Amino acid sequence: MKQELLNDFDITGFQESLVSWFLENQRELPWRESRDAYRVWVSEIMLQQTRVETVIPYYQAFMREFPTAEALAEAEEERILKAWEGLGYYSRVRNLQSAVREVVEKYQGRVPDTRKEISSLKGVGPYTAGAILSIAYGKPEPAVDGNVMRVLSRVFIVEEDIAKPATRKIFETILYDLISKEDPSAFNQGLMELGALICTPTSPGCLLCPVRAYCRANQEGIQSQLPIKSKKKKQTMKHMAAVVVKNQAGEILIEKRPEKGLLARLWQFPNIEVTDQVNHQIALSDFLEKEFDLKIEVQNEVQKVEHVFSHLIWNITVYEAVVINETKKRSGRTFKWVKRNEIEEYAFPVSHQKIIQQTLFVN
DNA sequence: AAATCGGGGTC
DNA sequence: GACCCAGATTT
Repeated sequence: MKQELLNDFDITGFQESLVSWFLENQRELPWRESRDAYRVWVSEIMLQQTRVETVIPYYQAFMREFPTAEALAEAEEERILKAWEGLGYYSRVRNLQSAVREVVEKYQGRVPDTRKEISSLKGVGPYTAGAILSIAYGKPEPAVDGNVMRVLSRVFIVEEDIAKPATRKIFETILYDLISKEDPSAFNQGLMELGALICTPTSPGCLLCPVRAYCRANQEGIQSQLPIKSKKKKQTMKHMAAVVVKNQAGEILIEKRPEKGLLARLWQFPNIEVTDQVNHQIALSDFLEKEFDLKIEVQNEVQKVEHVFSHLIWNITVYEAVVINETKKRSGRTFKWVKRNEIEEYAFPVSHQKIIQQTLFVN
């Protein structure tokens, strides 16, 4: 059944204009040097909600360290988290390794080439499945990301809210008819490249657009009013107190974050949530004694860190402390004493990298 | 369907 | 500030 929005639409003309524009104008990017499915896969995971310019150095370093699916499958978790440090959405790399291990074991290292199989892999959703299938295997499968929704909402004047999950399916339905069957890879990448370079969120460059003649929003002069996207609610503030504890040997106490949730399994300095009422030094001292069996003397505040996440804001007050007495009881927490020059071996969230910089490497 | 999950660039 | 980014998973 043909999508109604495609009535009276020159599908072939659109395909040819878009594909030829892409082949002529595409950027040179490291993941475009090969169609190896593993390399395409890694790039697509890194590019989720992350800008091309940000990804490039991470991608190059990642491929040097983990050049094959087998290499990534055998890597230690500490190493993959360190390779991802600063990129954000850290479950991406843990899911990627888990999925790569499944590919090595179940598919003999060969990334599957059907939507059903590839979609069953951890971290591979509708977009990434379509991207790998089209780019690595040349299959005519839609790959709908933010760029594609913006471009197609303008070309076809789709006024559904692109913030709603259901809206993505509208574009997938269009694309099964619209996608080039001759070069699905160039077509999908062309849509995204167009969104990145020409059909930008604000002030799209319609005068330079290869598919301007096919764009209904441009014909109506309403391209800047599309797409429709509802606003997300703003972040909630969370006040924290963190402490950099040193022992007599000058080593520093770091703690591994929980297995699940925010910044899972990354390292951090011990910290607690605080309210305006509590004395930070006393609260930290009590916390270290209760959770780490450590008597400490908390000294003066040394730093304030404000860190903005998608859905919350951390306002961290940082203190220094020295160990008074270390007992030998067991603790429920995973922690470690590290030397100053060993700290770079561990993956920290950016919020705590700020603490490392300010507190440990000033002077 | 809404919330969670990072971080940085842009206007 | 608010928005956006080659989104997926959990609730």
